[in-house]
Amino acid sequence: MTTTSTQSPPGPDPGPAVADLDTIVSLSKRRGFIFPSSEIYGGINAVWDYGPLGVELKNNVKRAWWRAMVQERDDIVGLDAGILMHPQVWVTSGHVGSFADPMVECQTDHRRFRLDELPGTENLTASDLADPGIVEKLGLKCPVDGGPLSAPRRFNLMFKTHMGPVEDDAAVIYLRPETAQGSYVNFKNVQGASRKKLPFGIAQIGKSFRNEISPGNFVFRMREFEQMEMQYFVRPDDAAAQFETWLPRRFEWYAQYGVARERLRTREHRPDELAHYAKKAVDVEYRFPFGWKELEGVHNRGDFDLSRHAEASGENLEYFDPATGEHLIPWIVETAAGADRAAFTFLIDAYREDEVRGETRVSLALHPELAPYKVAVLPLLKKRPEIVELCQRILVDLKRDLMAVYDDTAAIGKLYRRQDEIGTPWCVTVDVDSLEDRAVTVRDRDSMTQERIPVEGVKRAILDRMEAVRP
RNA sequence: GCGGAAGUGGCUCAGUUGGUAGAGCAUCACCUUGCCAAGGUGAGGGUCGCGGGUUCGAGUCCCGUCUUCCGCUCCA
Repeated sequence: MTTTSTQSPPGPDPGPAVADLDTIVSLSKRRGFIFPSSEIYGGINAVWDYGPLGVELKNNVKRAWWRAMVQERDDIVGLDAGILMHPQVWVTSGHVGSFADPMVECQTDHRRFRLDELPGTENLTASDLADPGIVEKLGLKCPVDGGPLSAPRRFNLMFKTHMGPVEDDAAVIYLRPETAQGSYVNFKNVQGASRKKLPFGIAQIGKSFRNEISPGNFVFRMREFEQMEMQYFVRPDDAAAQFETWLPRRFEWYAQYGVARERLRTREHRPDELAHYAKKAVDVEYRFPFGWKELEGVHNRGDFDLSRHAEASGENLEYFDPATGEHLIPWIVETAAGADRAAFTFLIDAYREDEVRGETRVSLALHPELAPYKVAVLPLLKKRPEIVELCQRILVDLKRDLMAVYDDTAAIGKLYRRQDEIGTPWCVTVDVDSLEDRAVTVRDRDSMTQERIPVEGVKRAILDRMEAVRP
């Protein structure tokens, strides 16, 4: 998720968001999807914790992504690189440089500028730019209103820490701001070990960290977040064509898991907003309550990464193409998604409100594969011990293969509504008749239909229904 | 980082001119009911974001601070 500006272009709004942000934040906390971090100490900005249901949802999202990327393909393999890497990686990648630009702020209108972009700083050296007195020496003023400027300050978006117990400058290392670099520096290892030929990909899911200046919008922009990135290594002459296959594939992935197409779109970056590494970049965007924002980026990175790492490390990162006998630096087509943004998107897009006899019924039409619980086992009558006993037997059997839950603390109607609100696609209800005919009622959340199924066939029936809707 | 607004039980909120907190929903228990948020009784849960000040006394006035939201800025 290499985020560039995702300011939406003007134009007709194809449709409003499904729900207010507040509604989703509230539901998330009430039902245990997502909590504010460290809440009892007043909270900490831009960090959120996934509760019992949230961790299931997010794990399901990651599992679905991994299955589509790695398990179901022959040409992509997985990797789990460390969050901590050699500091030189981030110098080579450009993160240390571009993340540490000295900034000055106007004292009157509070606009901020990169020091090295102000008029009159063209010929300054790096040490000049690091001089705290540089603004006074040159008499720099705000280019907008001519107001006085603050001393330069560094805004480094990378989290720093120290390797080893002694806090020594030489031991400063960074928490990775993206997972992609782990795939680049392991290119030779992975290619050699997996014996993959071009084109092939390396997929990674993992935490990244950025000291965002303006985090917010719930889990949309966090300082600690999880990425799902895939780096596809291709022949240079194949990059453009590969790009065109990955973009629709990634768009469809969200649609297949239930996100409404009218709230999805792609948007190509203008030349002036392309990141320094990118030859082409197209975002898959979702219509969030706060506007169209990036969900995933597909980037043609050219040979930038491998060339830079080869040069800086002195390692030969060329690929030998046995078909043509060429030695070449592969180009990279990257798909960079946010696991948190994806989970958030599936959650909010599944939100439904219906009027039922004057009451508002909330339900989450989550895709069964993403739903925290696949099935709830409910007794129609908890007074009969035989019924509860049968429920427990069914539950134990279901739990061997599915996330299942039992609840008996309310009347049946309310039990159904509770499951609707957390997106459980199926409910199994055991009633008095079940004791006689050894069958139970399986209720479908979306169609609101019911079917009588023999006890011993319940798990199979649920699994079949899941298989039937599998993308 | 700047400007504005806000911060009361899990959620949504009410708290009059300052006198040591209420409601609805939710949760739990029992009774009743028994297929789509029924009813009854009862219970738990907040010291009012945090710290300090003024006052005999502050959720309610003042200062500081943290957090959130909106705008700006910033943003690989």
